[in-house]
Amino acid sequence: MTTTDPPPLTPRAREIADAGLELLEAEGADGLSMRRLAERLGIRAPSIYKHLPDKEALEAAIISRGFELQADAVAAALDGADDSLTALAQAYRAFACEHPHLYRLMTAHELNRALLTPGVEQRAALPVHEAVGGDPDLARAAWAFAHGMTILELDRRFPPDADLDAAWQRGLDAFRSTTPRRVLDG
Amino acid sequence: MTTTDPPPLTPRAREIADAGLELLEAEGADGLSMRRLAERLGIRAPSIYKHLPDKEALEAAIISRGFELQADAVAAALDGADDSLTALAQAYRAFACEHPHLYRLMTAHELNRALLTPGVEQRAALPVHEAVGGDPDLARAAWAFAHGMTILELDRRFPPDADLDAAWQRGLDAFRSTTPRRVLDG
DNA sequence: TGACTTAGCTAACAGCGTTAGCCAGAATAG
DNA sequence: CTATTCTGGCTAACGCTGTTAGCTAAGTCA
Repeated sequence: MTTTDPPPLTPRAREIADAGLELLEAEGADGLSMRRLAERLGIRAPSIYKHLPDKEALEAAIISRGFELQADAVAAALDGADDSLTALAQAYRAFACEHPHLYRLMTAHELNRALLTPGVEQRAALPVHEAVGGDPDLARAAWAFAHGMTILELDRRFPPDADLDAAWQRGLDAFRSTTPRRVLDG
Repeated sequence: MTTTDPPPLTPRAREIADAGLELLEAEGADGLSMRRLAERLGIRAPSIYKHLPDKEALEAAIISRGFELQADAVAAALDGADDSLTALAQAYRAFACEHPHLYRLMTAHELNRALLTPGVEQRAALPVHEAVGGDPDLARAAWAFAHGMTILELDRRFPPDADLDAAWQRGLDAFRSTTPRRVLDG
């Protein structure tokens, strides 16, 4: 990693980011404005800039927190599960459905990784790699499937009568029936 | 369909939407503002509202055009292809890479279907259903995989060194090795 | 005590989508 | 041919956005 890590958040910056996460979850991305966040904190919008350089940094702080929450939720679901792929998928989907605005903020844009808490994205991605047996190409394909199912559900892009449980099942079966490449090679 | 179709665009509204598509492709979603679009047309922003009710309708017109372009591109790629699933995937990905801002506008939000040109979304989705043998659950899973791969690539969410061709291949292989449910049932 | 830092403030700027209201010219009705 | 209506521009303005500049009261520390 050649880029330098972002400076860790001050306690006050953490408070602001936590309030921003609350505001985001309560009102969605449109509700997350600097003025509305300031109002929630009992201060005025320009004062936020004493603690965070701009809105992108605020969002990065919220996103970093989101990755932590996601990794925790997935780890808890995986703990003692017999079918790790199914447990992982259910936990991934459940997290997104419980935090739709946060999930969208985490995934639906380009992401300046230099602003993220170091390592937090990798930790959230690790279980997918493990669940498919270590093949990175297969892991990326499975992640793409899971993200696609999730974001299309959140954005209501499937027909209203679509059986999403069945679609998840069909997709997971497909990935299960594929042998990881390292097994073929070794 | 209980909702009424949107009124078809007047010729002038079509011109404005076409200019909007050009502006979007040239400058991205942030560049697509009513004022900048008006400037490109040699008029002032409020005049646009004589032809389109609001920005959402403008975007819906652009999105409808996008679905037509996508359906045409996919149909052309599928014409005479021996491996339809691979051809479909390549065409889907190529369209998105050639029109990244348009693809994002088409997919990355909730979508008020009542504003779309009727049937245009269904036509774009049809080839996926055919390519997987008619199983709607499997088609949705395959679409989710394709969209996930595509949007994560556009948003640079994969590691820079990731072999996306290989990931696509692994995913397509997975879906190919799964038998459509109607075959199991029938 | 004096200097410096912290963390708030107001005022303001440019940009956004959008609305109200005005007006010139074209089309249409009597 | 005239009178009316419709079309499609316009300017001005409103409330919202992120952000900057500059001021100030309070706290910290040599």
